[in-house]
Amino acid sequence: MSDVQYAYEEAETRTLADRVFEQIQTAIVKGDIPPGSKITEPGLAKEYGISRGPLREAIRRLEGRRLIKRIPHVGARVVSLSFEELLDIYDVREAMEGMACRLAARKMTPEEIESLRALLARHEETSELQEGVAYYQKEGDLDFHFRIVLGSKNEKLTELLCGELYHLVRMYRYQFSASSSRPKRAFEEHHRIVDAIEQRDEELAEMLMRRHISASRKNVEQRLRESQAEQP
Amino acid sequence: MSDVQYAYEEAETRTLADRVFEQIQTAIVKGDIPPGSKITEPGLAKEYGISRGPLREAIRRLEGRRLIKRIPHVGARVVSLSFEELLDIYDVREAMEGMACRLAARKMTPEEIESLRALLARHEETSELQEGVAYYQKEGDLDFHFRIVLGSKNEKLTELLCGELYHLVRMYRYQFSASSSRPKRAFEEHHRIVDAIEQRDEELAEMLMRRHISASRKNVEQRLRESQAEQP
DNA sequence: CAACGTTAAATTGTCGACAATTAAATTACA
DNA sequence: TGTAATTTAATTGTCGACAATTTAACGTTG
Repeated sequence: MSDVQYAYEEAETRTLADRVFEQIQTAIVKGDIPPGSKITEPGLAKEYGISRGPLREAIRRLEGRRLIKRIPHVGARVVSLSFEELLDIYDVREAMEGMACRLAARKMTPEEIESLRALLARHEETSELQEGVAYYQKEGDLDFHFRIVLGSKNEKLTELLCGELYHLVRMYRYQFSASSSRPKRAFEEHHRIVDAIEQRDEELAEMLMRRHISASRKNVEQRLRESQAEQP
Repeated sequence: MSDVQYAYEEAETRTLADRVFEQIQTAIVKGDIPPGSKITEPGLAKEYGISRGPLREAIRRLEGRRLIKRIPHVGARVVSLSFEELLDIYDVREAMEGMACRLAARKMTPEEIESLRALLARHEETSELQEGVAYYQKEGDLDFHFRIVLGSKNEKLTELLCGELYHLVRMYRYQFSASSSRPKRAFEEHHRIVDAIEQRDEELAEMLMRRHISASRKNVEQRLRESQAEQP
């Protein structure tokens, strides 16, 4: 039996609850189920063509991941981040990704670093072709951060960032399509970060990443304050 | 109706799944259900006197919190951290608690700082009375860290640390009762951290906390290597 | 006696039904 | 006409039963 078939079977063997878990998670992240909206069990069960049993298990798993908040006997809602919570996430990211970058400078292989460089080059290309729009940034920027986190070779760090925080980040990027609005500077910062990693300068790598995220935080803070001033 | 009654009713209104979720979580943290052990649904359902439905929901929630790992059609097991993963957690803590301490220096109220001082004083007392044993340290040390995290006033940071990482830390402290083995120095470090917070010196506060956790990491790393050398 | 294949038992996954609670709608009343 | 109370409907919580899969126990065979 080939690996392909085995992979296929493994995919088919997954539980209904597991599949629905991912489907709902994706729907939440993409905004198909917007923040704050109610999760009605009969509705979703019908939509996904399953019974309420597995659906409830999926919901409980999402609750554990903090993508959903549940009130007993009332129901579940998709989390809706406040202004402050959104900014809070940036402080957490600054801390964790700073550490990730430090560890990446220590542990990334030359091949991984090279591949990271290639990623930046591709982004630059795309940006020159369709400047301004910067759809790539939505996922592209996260791709960059994603790889550095993986480069840290720290499983817990990866779990928390990729399996929990990034979902929230992506969710709110989709929602009010907040591309960073400072693409050129962000690019330069990305390059300098890779430089530091390549030189194995842990101290500098962490510091640059922290600055990068801190600047990004200031950026969204300002934009949020503006949009809040418009309609209070 | 009094507040008390309302609180009581609210407690009673909680779902079976919610209560069992907490019970199992506590059992795991305290080591009653040791790491790596299997979670058998019929067994636990009988033990807690409920049916498999709510139990499965509790398990899925624990899975979301990463306290349990599940394999489809095979079953669930309590997570068992490897040597590396245990050390990984310290790097994550260094990053996040460092940030928490920085924020605490910015946001803690004078009353909270005073209360933190009082906590340290109580610990010192207890330590003088029954030195060496240091049971207090298990929870006492975490109490200290706990309060600083809360003092950061950052909800996400608090969720991740208190709702996810600390469970794992406590779990493994219980398991091989790893009291820090450097109680005196740890105390001094705690005091200096509070000093920095009181002086609103964010920079210093973060740095001291990072050093404190980094030293603690080195400590357990050494102890782990020793115990690993004994029985390989 | 060890290794393999087959059968039996136990465990997990899924469903539908019923009870309990909350939200909505209708009616009664000021 | 607007508000309060009661009834109705809808949703959530819980259970037991059955199907699917895995684990074990058993006997067979080289």
